Amino acid sequence: MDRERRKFERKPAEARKEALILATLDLVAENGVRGATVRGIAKQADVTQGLVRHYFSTKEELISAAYEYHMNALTDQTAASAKDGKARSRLARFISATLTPPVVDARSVALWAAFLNKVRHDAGMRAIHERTYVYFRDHLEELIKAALDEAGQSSKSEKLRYLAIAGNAVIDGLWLEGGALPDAFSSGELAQIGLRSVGAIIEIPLEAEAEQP
Amino acid sequence: MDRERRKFERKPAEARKEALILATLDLVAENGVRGATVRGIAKQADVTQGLVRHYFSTKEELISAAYEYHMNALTDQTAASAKDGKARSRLARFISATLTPPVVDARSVALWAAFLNKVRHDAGMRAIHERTYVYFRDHLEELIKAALDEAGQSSKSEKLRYLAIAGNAVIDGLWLEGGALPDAFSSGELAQIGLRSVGAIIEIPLEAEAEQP
DNA sequence: CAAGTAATTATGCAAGTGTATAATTTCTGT
DNA sequence: ACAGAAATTATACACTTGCATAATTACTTG
Repeated sequence: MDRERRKFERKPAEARKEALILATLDLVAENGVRGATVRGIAKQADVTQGLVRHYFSTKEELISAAYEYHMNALTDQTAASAKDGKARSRLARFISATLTPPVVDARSVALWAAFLNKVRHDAGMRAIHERTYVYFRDHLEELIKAALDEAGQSSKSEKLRYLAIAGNAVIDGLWLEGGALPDAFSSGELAQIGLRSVGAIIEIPLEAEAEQP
Repeated sequence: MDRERRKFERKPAEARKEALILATLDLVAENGVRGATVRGIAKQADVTQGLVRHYFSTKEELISAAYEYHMNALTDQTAASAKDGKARSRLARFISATLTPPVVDARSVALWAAFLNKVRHDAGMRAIHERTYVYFRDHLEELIKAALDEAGQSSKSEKLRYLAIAGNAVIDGLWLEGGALPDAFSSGELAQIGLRSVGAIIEIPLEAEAEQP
């Protein structure tokens, strides 16, 4: 009666690759890069070990792909928030997006930490890092410059450099703490602190600006 | 003629333990916790594998000891800086010490990242973390409160909480960036940025206060 | 100076690792 | 419906891993 079921299903390459990448990110976040074994990844993606190798000819390659995927997801989540509107408002929304879930998230921080070593040693990984990091920081610097100009304040490059570094540091630090101690902050608190702090540093109040376009 | 040399030397237990811990930290910083193999640690400490096991009956135990050793070293390096003097000056020197080598250092950041996963999963490691993290943050909050009182500003607990979180975030963020991108900042620049930023946040200038007691 | 003891080395083992290759199974085009 | 090709599974191998235990060696103490 019971007809023999298919033993597996063939799926489009892109879907399989993405599934493998997501499985990899899960395991890397949980156990680190070395702890994310090929067998573990296969199991997480509900697939046999050989298939991993079929799509990524080496573990290194899979790890790089996963890192790039993750970093792209992160930047996508923030970049979209800072379109249109007054400069001050764009800046505020950018900060707010960066300090709110899903960007603030334990898994993200765990991934960041887990990949750090690889980034330091592997040229390909470092290239991905540079691209996204510089993108983030330049974006922030641009937004700060626009806000200063709009407010009629000076935005000399020397001063701007300091403001971008400092602003970036507050945001990074808050992002880190929010991810590492998820229960230590109430909803919205991180974003509020971020807005107040960056506002104090650049001498432009930002708190009221986060909502409206 | 050539008398047969001793094949090894017996050393006091404490010296051996410390040597093993230092070797462990080297390898963890370089390759992560899983990458720091017992054999590698033994080799780094110029010793055979069996000896590691003789002093630390499990790898877990050695890793914990190394983490505790490292965290203690970090707090020792900062705590000493904030003794005596006016509150504003103590705060400034504390920030300055935290944003200057040897606290700011690529190896430290690498270690922090490498241990993060372990800290999340192991109760013993988490206890060590809580102790040092809370110590640092409470210390900063205390210093900020003293500086506010000294300046005649209000230091209500709600406001103080915000200031401590924000100040801590700037410092963490700068520490992170200084360690991750050692060549991106000139000597003393990080400390200067940290002082200016925290000063802006708490509305008390700190830059001139870093030197004198 | 001899002997005992603790530090240190030497050797071994079972489980897990990445990678390579062969054997199946599913799906598509005709 | 039926090849043929590509996706997927299955199996194997050499190497590393943490841990265990036995064999040496250096130092202390009487």
